[in-house]
Amino acid sequence: MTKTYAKPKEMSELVSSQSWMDEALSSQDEMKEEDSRQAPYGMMAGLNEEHDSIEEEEEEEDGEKPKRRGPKKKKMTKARLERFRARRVKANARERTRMHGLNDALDNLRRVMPCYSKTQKLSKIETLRLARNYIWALSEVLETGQTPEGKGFVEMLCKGLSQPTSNLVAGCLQLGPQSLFLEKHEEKSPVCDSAIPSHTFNYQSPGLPSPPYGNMETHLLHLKPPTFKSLVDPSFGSHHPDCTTPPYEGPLTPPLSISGNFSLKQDGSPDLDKSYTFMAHYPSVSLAGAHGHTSHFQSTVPRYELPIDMSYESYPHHVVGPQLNAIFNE
DNA sequence: TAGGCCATCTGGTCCT
DNA sequence: AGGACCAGATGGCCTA
Repeated sequence: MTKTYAKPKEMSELVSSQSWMDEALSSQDEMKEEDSRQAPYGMMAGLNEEHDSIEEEEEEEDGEKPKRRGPKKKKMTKARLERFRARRVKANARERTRMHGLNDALDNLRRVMPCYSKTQKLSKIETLRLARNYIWALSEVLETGQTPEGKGFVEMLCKGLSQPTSNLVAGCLQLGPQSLFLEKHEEKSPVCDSAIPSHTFNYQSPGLPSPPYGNMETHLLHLKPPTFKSLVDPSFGSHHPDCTTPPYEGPLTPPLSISGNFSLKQDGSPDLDKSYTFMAHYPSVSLAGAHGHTSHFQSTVPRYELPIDMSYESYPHHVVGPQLNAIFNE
């Protein structure tokens, strides 16, 4: 964010010199329609008490009062007021549309998260946090080729998430609550310690102040499973997000959704030993191009079988990210 | 009832 | 000039 804003003083001066604005605001009592119902934060109230632009106009004619310096206030005619209101109404509509677009994008993001639920929607902030963790976790899996162990992977996903969201993630990934709970980290942040209710299972996301996030490397140091040792090992070099990974400017990586498709034992119960079989939702076009019609992921990461869900439709970009492209094209 | 989350309005700033 | 983006304010809804 490189935007620079005017200093407060400059802003106030700017506001005070903007005669049309307080005129418009001072004429607020004329606004009887829907948009006038909201006159937020004191500014308006303060402005419309004293100044009446029409009075200012009149003061020029009776010579008794000292002449004011600065720009002359223009009379707030009905036409100007209408223009002002029309502009405001238009801007409001644009802003609504913009926010709806933002929310739609957020909804799309929710759908490709490991735990998507129409009934229990992740909040905006939790969606973004989970997305960040998800990208991070998947990147590490791809780059290291290591097997994500069940708990460890969930821990990565849950870093910095609220307790309810962590529970949701753990639940969606069908990780046994007890196993997760009992083998939790010895290293706990004070923040998280204080957040554990005792009456129910709660997956506690380990040691991440939230917000803001701390350094990813320090988070990785909290990871116990040997699977992720490599992630903090400098010899593994440049692949952790906060360090030296060059910014990715290529096409979007398609959503890779772990959707709770665990291997099942013969009795139908989930086999947690073979958990985290990845269910990839790849657009068929890119896959056909890259790998014929096979839907199995066989490459530098042979451990993971990625059955392709051809029914996935919502992702518009028939592209794969560079890492997956490299794998597919081998 | 307090707190979290959200939608909306609004004015300021930047950009085209 | 007008649109996009941003952040503050506000009020409504929901839940613990």
